[in-house]
Amino acid sequence: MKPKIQDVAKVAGVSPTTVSRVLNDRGYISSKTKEKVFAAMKEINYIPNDLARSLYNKRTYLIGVIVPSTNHPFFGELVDNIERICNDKGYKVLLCNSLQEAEKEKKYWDMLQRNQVDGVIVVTYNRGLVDKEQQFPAVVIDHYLSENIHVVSSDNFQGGEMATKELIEAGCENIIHINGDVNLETPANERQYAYEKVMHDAGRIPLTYHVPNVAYLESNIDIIKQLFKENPDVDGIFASDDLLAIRTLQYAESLGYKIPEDLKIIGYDGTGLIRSIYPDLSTIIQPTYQIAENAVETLIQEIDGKPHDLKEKTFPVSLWKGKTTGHVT
Amino acid sequence: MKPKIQDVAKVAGVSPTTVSRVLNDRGYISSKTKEKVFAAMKEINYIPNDLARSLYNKRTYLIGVIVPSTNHPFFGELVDNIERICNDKGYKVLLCNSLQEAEKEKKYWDMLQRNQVDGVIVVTYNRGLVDKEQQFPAVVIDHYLSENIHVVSSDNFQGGEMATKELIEAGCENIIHINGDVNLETPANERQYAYEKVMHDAGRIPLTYHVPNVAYLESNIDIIKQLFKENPDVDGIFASDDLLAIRTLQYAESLGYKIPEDLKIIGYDGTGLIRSIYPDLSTIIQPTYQIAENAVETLIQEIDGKPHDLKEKTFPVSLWKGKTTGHVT
DNA sequence: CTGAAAGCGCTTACAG
DNA sequence: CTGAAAGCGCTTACAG
Repeated sequence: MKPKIQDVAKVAGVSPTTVSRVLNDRGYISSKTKEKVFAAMKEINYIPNDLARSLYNKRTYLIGVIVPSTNHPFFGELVDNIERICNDKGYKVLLCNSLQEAEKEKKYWDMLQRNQVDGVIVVTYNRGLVDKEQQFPAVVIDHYLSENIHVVSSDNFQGGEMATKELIEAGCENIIHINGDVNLETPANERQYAYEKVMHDAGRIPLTYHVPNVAYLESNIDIIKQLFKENPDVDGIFASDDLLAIRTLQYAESLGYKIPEDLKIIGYDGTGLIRSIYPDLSTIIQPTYQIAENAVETLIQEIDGKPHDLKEKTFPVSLWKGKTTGHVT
Repeated sequence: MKPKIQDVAKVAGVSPTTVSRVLNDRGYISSKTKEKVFAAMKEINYIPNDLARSLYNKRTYLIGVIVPSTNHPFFGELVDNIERICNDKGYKVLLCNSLQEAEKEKKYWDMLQRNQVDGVIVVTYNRGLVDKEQQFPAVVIDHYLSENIHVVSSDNFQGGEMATKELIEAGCENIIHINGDVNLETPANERQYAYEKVMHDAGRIPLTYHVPNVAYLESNIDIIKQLFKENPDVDGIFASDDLLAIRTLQYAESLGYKIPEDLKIIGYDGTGLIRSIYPDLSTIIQPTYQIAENAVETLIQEIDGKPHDLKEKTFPVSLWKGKTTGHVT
């Protein structure tokens, strides 16, 4: 059996109350007693049971993180940052890969409630997850979920503008946008609106192709093929995800397009991973660290019952100028 | 206040015991009672507290996963698989990104113990993590930790052999190996041994360069530069990580080497992500799904106290033939 | 088929 | 400065 606080008490010759006090550094305890208790804990190799603590304190220091998948550069980087920041602040992360499936998300949500997590960070684009009565502190990244929930994101409209302008300035005449599933309320929709606005302002006609699932590249290749078939004269593409941009670039090259001479391409996300292995790809960089930091900090404030004025926080994005839009690196 | 089992009992007009029985589907209960209880649970929106349950049952269905970082294609893919498989089997994942720091790993290990996780899956290359007396079920991926701990990995020796032979068969004369930190006991060491054996068998002299940290590309560029400076006639490189391979390839190209004409390169890991955005890169594919599956299943067997004969499980790797070793795709 | 009681391991008023 | 008692929310023998 694992030793418990009673065992420590017995060995140290004090009461469980005292051991608990030493453990929590609470109230006045003579230094001799403290030493005795510490010695006893060491002797029998005592490890506190956080389950019992949490049950009493109604506080688990557990944060649920729901993301589509860690196996994607953007979410991988985001989760990495979230976990690191949580850990620094004494919180633990319960990881939930929802695969973008609404049903799975609901199951995870229930599970997190049963496990008494202190709060949840959600990165998902399905509707109707958080409309339940029984609620707890939650923060959402990149997506408006419900009135009472703080949402943090980077400036997707600004990103869409930047990307489109970058292509225009690079001299592109026929700029096409590739976006994800139009039915999901992803932040990429904002990027599309920005693209359309910039195009209109420049007196051009916007054209967007939608791929079924940004994350699963294989299912997208058909749309990419269709795009080139229907628009052989395309000379600028703004893809709302770096992986999609890379896939498009490769297909274009296989058709004989020279990048950036015949066709310029810009992606989105600009994770450290992609920038380091694909430095040539122009892209819009999302500040994942800042997003993660704000999400965690706001959530903790909410957990602590501290008021945080902001219901929404948006961070600026930045442009990574690569060869694929004609820059020399 | 959140409703508890007592509240349900009151509303349903039964005892807490009965509610608990209904909840756990245990013992005989009349169907009318069941219905009353379910109705009451729904009415007051009851959600069971798994903390209390776990405290009593001494079983949390929580699995700790310690990895260097989710922000790396190989670990990202691995964690993704582990989480998915755990979830399918009713387990939850407590994520720990250790950043390869021994001290952080120890802290995480303690935290996991305090949180009463049922078991741990460790992917780390530091020594001396699990020598503590107070132990619980654990499985290690890719690294021998201690006598009693099951280790699952893919065949790193086979991978090293395959990679080296691939370069030899492609006609390379001067084959150099790039590996990670020689002080960490990573599985990559096996790959190096295999490389050395194949080289010796072919009557050649092996030469290995070590980069400080495979995961952080920036810190590696100096070593790569040195390699090319000291061996301008290199015509084959086996890098023990795809990111490293890609970085090396890019640097070589910047020096004017044509790939694969002047220089052939093969990487390692072969994650779905890298294969889809860098299909040209020859690499050794590790079966991350199988590794994850075996790790989770073995761990659960251990948790359940079922005997599992194997102390070690090794899965075969496979070769991805890309343009960087001269294949036409 | 159902309930009262004790206990999982910890903590915190309340006394002293 | 220290201890006995009650309670966090649940479950399981033990009776009936």
